[in-house]
Amino acid sequence: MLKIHNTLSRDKQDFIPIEPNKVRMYVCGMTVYDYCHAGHARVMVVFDMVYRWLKASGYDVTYVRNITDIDDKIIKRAAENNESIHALTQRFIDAMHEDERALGVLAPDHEPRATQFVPQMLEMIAQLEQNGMAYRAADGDVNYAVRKFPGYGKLSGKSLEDLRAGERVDVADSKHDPLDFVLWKHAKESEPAEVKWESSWGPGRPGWHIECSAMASEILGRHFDIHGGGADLQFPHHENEIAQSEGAHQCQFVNYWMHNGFVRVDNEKMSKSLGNFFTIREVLKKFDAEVMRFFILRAHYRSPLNYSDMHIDDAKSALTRLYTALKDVPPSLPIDAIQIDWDVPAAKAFKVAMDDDFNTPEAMAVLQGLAKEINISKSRDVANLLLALGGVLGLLQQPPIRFLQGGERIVATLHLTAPAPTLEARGEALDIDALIEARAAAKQAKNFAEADRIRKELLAAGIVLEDSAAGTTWRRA
RNA sequence: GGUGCGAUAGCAAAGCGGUUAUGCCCCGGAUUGCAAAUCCGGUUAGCCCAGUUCGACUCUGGGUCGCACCUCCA
Repeated sequence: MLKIHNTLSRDKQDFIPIEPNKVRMYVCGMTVYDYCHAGHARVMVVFDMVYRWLKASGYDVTYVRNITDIDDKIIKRAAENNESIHALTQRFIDAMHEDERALGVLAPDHEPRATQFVPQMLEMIAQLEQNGMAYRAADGDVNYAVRKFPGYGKLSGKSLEDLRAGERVDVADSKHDPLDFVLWKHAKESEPAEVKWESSWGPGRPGWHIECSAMASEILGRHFDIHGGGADLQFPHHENEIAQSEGAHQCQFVNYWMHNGFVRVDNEKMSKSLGNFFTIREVLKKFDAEVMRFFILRAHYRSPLNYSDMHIDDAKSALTRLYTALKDVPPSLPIDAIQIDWDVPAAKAFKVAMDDDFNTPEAMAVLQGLAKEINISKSRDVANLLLALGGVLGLLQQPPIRFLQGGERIVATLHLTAPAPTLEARGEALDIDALIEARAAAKQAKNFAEADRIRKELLAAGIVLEDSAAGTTWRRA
């Protein structure tokens, strides 16, 4: 039985879907005005893992992850770049999709863009106004009246009093309550036509929070199973989503709220505002994308995750161990042909871990255990299981040799880039196969000094040789 | 100030009221021409103070420290 930590109740609960065998899930995606950073990578990978596990558990899953393509920051950035909103957002949507593909993140079933759902948002705002929960302020904005929603604060565990006590910003006078938030922003002269929509409250554009409420209910219905996002969205974004959706529809919005922990740098949250972020593409220049994915899944999704090159290197070593086992004992079947027998102890342990609020660190330990078993028994059945369970997490799906030898650079003749001080300096290409052959000849002639010299030369270029009965193979250090 | 979360070995990170987490690093051994990989074994734990218990890293209470949210943020 799958248990999920529900932010709403702050404990683990048995997961019971609204409709048997079906799961409807919504995750807050990116605001597309810049490249995604490691923090975004975590949301993508974590909920991709959730999506995969739900499917592996036999559920028919509908996964929606939205794109916010209209927002203050987007307007500002487009103006700075002297670029249209659409050109800017499309550029970063494309970049985001590239990052996701690299990280092994499956496409969600729906990827709605806010700008495509403005009519639904307007409809919802009208419903809220009709229910007496929205009002038109003096400045022309339409606001949500938090006082009118009795459950306000139930997700974040805050009372209106607590929230007001902590109010740290000057409040617009036009709001009835400092915590009221904008549903519809009236258009400003300075803004481009591209961000103005007609409405019964005059031209304007939607507030951020209403976007998700409208997209989620339009695609998944007014009441669905799982809603996810980063921990920072808990308040106010998700709190406001509840207020909007339940205020408009008068029924429960979401059964299970899931929030992933932050990526940190030097023990501080990685964020745009702090400026301490690394974009996904920066990281992928240094590491295989699968290492990044592995690094993220090595921690529990709700724990903080410290980012540093050292920690990613650590993850790389651990993942290398798994791939080494698969290289030495190749699975006998392709992934699609492997039927996982969940009664096998290791598979069972994996399932128990995953069913316990997606305990991927524990599941990873099972994979390491399988690697050891493979190394000892050389069992191809066990290799099949490792490949299959890895696949459930979106891992271990490259040919081992490709991972170990460095991605696309599988060709025997390498034009080395970064880690090749000696050869690089001479601008030479390194013919690994030829050097391995030369070394084999030297070994044959018992010229170990020469053999070792060649090995050292390759090592200096980041190439590790491994001799075995079957011959010599190489991998990247 | 309010609210919430956390503190595990050199590093990272889980479970668990009593039995090896796991990975990386380190040490010894096997193997190897020497290495690498692999295997066998080993060293390093549970912030502090009380309490509950036959027994606590695990439960309870009190500290201390850290982080997050309360403002756009994954």
